[in-house]
Amino acid sequence: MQNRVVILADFDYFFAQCEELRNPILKDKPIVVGVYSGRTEISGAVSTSNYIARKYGVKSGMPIFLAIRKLEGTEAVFFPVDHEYYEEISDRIMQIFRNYASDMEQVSIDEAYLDVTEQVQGSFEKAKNYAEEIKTEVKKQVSISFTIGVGPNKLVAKIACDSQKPDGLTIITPDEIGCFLSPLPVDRLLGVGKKINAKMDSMGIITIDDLAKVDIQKLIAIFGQNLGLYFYNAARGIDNEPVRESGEAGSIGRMGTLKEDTRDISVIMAKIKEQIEDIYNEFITKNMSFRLVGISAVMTDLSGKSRSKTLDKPAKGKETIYKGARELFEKYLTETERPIRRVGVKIGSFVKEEPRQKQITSFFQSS
DNA sequence: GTATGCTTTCGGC
DNA sequence: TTACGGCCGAAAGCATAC
Repeated sequence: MQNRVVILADFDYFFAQCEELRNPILKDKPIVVGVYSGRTEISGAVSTSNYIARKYGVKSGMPIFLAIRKLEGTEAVFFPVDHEYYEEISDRIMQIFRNYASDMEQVSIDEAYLDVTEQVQGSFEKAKNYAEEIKTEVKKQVSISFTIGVGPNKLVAKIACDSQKPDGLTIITPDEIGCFLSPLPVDRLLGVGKKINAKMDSMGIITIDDLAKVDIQKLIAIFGQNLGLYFYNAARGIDNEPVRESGEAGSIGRMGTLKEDTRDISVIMAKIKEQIEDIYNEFITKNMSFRLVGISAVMTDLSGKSRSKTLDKPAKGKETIYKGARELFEKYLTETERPIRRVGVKIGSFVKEEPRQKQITSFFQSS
């Protein structure tokens, strides 16, 4: 079997690049795109910024007031996120990608895997030109730049992509995997979070090379069959996950900031009700049922909590969401005395089956 | 013990 | 002087099943 050739394309500073596209005259100024909560004129957080703004220390997730402070004295421009517009641009690019790949897997609004094995006949030499061709075509049609990582699988393509941004193109051939991965810290691997990183650290495993030196039996003994085997392979750049269009989202949720901090259940539920309307409108198009209702709350000090419950049987009604959310909030309020700043609600664990009409008992009765 | 499912938290974008 | 989003899936922590 020949090599696979997998591309990961990641759009550069996407939201801010979209704003540049809409308003090219701003291209040489710092641009910040943020989510405004509506509490005060400038209350909110930075979603992303262009590289000029980043030079001044602006980072994703930082409070907007801090970004303003860092950009004082510049001609910085601030925008609220316009998700609809970014999605429209993203969709156009994704459509182009589909023409260039046998299989395409959209990971997020600004990221996609492409399996181009057939198109380049398994050749990484050809993949370089091919990747450049895709970049050129997207630039021509949509005027958006992005970074590409190429590897024999998704795992390697992803890490390759991360290694050089923006407008980068990094190709890792099967021969190069060892040298490429060896010196990198283990937490660059999907599946190595803070806890597992700490555990590995205590075992003297710092780099991917360190991980590759641990024998498979030991990995399985420590991390279990699944995870142990996964780490054994990942450290060697082995990953057989196919590139495939991922299905529908696993959950639908909405979150929002309250006008003022509160512990008043009726104020909270008023907000939740609006969010449920929104969730429900999206959910209704799926013709599915949900088995999970969840809430989340962010306290005055910005610490977050969430609660959820799995329903006895799948449901599809708005009322079920409302009742479930109310129950969870009432219970939650008895567990904390702090005021709440933001609230959210979500549904998930979607199932295709209709909610069952018959009880088990009636099945027995009828037979 | 390991696998699995449910729940909460984490973290990337 | 103050001022901090909203999504999602992955990771992690349990409880229970096997």
